[in-house]
Amino acid sequence: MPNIVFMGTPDFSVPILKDLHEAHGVDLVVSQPDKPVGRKRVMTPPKVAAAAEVLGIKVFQPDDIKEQSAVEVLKEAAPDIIVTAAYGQILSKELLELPKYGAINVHASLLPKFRGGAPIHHALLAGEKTTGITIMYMAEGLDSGDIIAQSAIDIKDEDDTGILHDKLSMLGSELLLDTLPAIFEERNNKTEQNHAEATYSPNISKADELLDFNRTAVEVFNHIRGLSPFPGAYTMLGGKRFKLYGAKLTGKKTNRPAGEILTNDEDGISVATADEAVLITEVQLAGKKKTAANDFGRNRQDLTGTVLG
RNA sequence: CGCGGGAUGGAGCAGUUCGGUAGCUCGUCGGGCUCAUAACCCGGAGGUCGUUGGUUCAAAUCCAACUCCCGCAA
Repeated sequence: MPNIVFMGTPDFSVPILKDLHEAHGVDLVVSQPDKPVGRKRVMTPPKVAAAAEVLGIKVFQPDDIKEQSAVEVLKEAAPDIIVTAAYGQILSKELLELPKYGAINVHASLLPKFRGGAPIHHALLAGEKTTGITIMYMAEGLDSGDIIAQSAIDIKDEDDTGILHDKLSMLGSELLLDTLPAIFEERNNKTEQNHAEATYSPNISKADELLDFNRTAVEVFNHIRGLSPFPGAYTMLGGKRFKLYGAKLTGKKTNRPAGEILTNDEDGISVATADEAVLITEVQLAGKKKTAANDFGRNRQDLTGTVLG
């Protein structure tokens, strides 16, 4: 039984940890330190650390994995392989070379596209039709190591980041379990990435969340679903932040000013973009709960004609 | 003590300034109209107004404390 160290932090990594532990047994979980969460700033462990507790696996949460004291802990654990999935820290070369089977990573895109921290969001924002999972060796560059295996998945119109996240998490878990035996027998593939085709997907910033209705309907649609359910694309309504969490394409041409609310009925709220109307289906006004757009519009008949932004 | 919004039938809201029979839209149930309908008309059920205490003849409304939800910030 190889000695396995797993490194991960958010939701995405949890199913992978669980399946890996069930199949091969995980000896040590490394996760980010606890962080204060929400208005009350309650110190909360990352999802992976919490899951590891439940599974009865030892958890290590160093502030900086590159520090000598942290490296010593990893050496002590003497892993035969390090498996990471959305861990959130860069491993030093010393760590990468520590396990005899190497250090591998489960990444939520088809590398070399969408290297970096937010591959799922960016695949949707870019209007991609397919994405997938890559299992690769970790190298010193960001998500630049040799590819061991890939599995693709179609992006459907009804997918948003939340749905795609869950699908990719499961797909990543499957692909990892399918690939590990070959790695342990040292007969796995190892293909260098085409670095010239690399694109990057940095974490979403505040500026990325602001909607621009002057773009096309498809772009607005991708923007909304690419940031749903987190962190949410927003515009302004009556001086308040107005988040849009769900949208559909209508295919209806419009020449009204971008951002104008065209209809407000049982189907939702439709808004003009540069070319076509987009139907908004789920919204949240600052200070209110997330609600279906038709409920939100029910007592606001004056919404029609209002311009968002 | 980081800033701010909110809690009222099943859903979404008004009413709170200035205390005096709890209201609107939707849904739901029953009836009517109709070839028919998510349309239209008539009627009904459904609410400890977040909790506790205070002021008052009288509190959704004023005062105090608390609980929960949410946006921002971190």
